[in-house]
Amino acid sequence: MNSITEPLPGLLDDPQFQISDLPALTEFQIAPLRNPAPTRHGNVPLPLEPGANNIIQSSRTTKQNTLAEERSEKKRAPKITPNDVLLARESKKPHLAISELLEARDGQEIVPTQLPSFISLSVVEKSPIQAPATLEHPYAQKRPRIDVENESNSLDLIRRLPRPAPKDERQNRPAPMLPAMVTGLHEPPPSAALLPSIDVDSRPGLSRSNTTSKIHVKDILTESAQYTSPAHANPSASQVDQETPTSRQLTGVHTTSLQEAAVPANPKPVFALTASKDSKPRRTRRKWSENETRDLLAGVKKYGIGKWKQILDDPSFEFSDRSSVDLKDRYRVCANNDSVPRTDTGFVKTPPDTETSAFTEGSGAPPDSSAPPDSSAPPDSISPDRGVGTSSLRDSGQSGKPRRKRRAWTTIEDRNLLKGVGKHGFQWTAIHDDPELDLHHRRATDLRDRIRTKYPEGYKHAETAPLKSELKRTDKLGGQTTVPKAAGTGTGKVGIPARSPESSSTSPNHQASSALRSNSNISLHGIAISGLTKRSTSSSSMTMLLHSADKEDHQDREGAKDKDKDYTRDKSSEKDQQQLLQQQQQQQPGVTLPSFTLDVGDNMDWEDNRLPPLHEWEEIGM
DNA sequence: CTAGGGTTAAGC
DNA sequence: GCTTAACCCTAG
Repeated sequence: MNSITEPLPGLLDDPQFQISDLPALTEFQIAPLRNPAPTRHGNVPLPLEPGANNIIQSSRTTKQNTLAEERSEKKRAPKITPNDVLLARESKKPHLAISELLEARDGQEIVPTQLPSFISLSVVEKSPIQAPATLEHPYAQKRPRIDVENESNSLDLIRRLPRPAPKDERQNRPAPMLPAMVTGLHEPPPSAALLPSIDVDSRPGLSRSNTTSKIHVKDILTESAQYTSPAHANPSASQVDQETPTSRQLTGVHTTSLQEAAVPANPKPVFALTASKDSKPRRTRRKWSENETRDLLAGVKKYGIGKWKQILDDPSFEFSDRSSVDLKDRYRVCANNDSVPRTDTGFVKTPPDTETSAFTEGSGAPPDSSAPPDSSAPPDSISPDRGVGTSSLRDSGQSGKPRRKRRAWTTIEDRNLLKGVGKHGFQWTAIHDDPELDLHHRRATDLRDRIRTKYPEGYKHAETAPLKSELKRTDKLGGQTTVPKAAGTGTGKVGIPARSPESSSTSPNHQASSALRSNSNISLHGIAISGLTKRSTSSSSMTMLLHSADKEDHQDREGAKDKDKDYTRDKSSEKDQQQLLQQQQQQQPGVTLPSFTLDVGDNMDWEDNRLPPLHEWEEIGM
């Protein structure tokens, strides 16, 4: 090593020591990254590297060197003799630095002297990797001191490429935030040790818990619960797997799991897990009990067809370790057995808020009621053997859905409905969903029908909203209004009042308030209707509706009791009204319409409170 | 999670 | 052997 340690200034500058036949740079082989890159032959620092000059100077010479010597040393390697160069030339291993060749020859560790030019010093200096202590060589101390105490480290940082962290360190560090192509493909992924073993029979504790449910179930069954992988990224899956098989095993419940559908890869009950590995054994057939079927039907009634999971999870129903698929299949059998409404493509969807199941004869409760199913009125005679009790299933009779029970509209409902119209316009769903209005028990179409029934004029005009230009025009024609005839209170007379000027406002609420202010003596069930044109605005219709609502409130204060007498069963009478109105509108298009009277019987039978079919409305031109 | 088609064991 | 309920599988 003496020959190496002895500097020979200017030696490499001599042309006789230049290696002329080294391969071109294109054939240059990059040394393995785990080892320091070879030093460049020229040892020329990067011109843009700040301080590179100083490094070169300080790293190769002693303090006794003169300035001239320093100038001549700038391009020299200080520790390589001509013999070394020749030896390197003969070795024809251009990817190795001369010092490395020497090391290979002598079997001694060499001291790297300089970084290759493609290494950025700034990068190296920032690297936290510590160089080994072997770099604390007296010849490597020339760099200006950065940190006195950590001088060796400072020097080391310059001379070493960042190395991959030690193996232990790699295992402990968190998973990289960047993909492998960014963090470095030369390294195995930090979680490589956690990857499941190829050998399925090997100890499963090292496999990822959430790799597949199948493996994981096996893992759970064979591994103690103390294994907690940091890669437990799927708590739900692990929870399912940990809870269902083991707990059932402990309790001895022979079951198909409730999460069977969620873990379809291993839906077997515990007893089946240890069965043959090739073909999964089928679960033992267990007939549906009568209670189970009853609960299923009740669940369908409560939640609707297709809500198998909800039915299954409902604590008020008891199923003997059935899965949601089982429920579905059972219901399919029931439906096939009988007259559960079907379409050509399958079952009719009966959402819980719309329709009840066909084969659960009504208990009187509204189908969309949140009350628990009426278990006191289960479908009778459900046979656990040959399917369900077909009689109950046939109770629905026709293929259609059973009609809902008629329920009369109350004053509060009407008021809330009108309030909803004023708030949301004719957005029946919005009104229906408005919690303040408390109309959930009605369907959106019910709301529409109610308005259409009680306020046919307002509804009609609402359905035919005019153009804005038309509204402007009618506003300009403004004065032609007539005061509605006073109609008898409580007799269902409908007045067609003058169109209120406020109806051109864009705010329904504002219109409502204005209308409420301006007209106070309209009959109870009268409808303030814009009569300038047949086509009116929705907002004006809302004004009418709200107007009448205000009147109803007034009536309520006066103690009027019958609020639902405005409905007429007499379709012919109603038709006459509509025809009369239509004639009036046709006779006086664009002008105020006279009021008309709608006879409403007080002895309304709500049990026959059927709306007129839509075609009847169409017949009268609405 | 569900729908829908397929499969199979049980009952006749 | 046929029918069918219960179960399985898979696409969406």
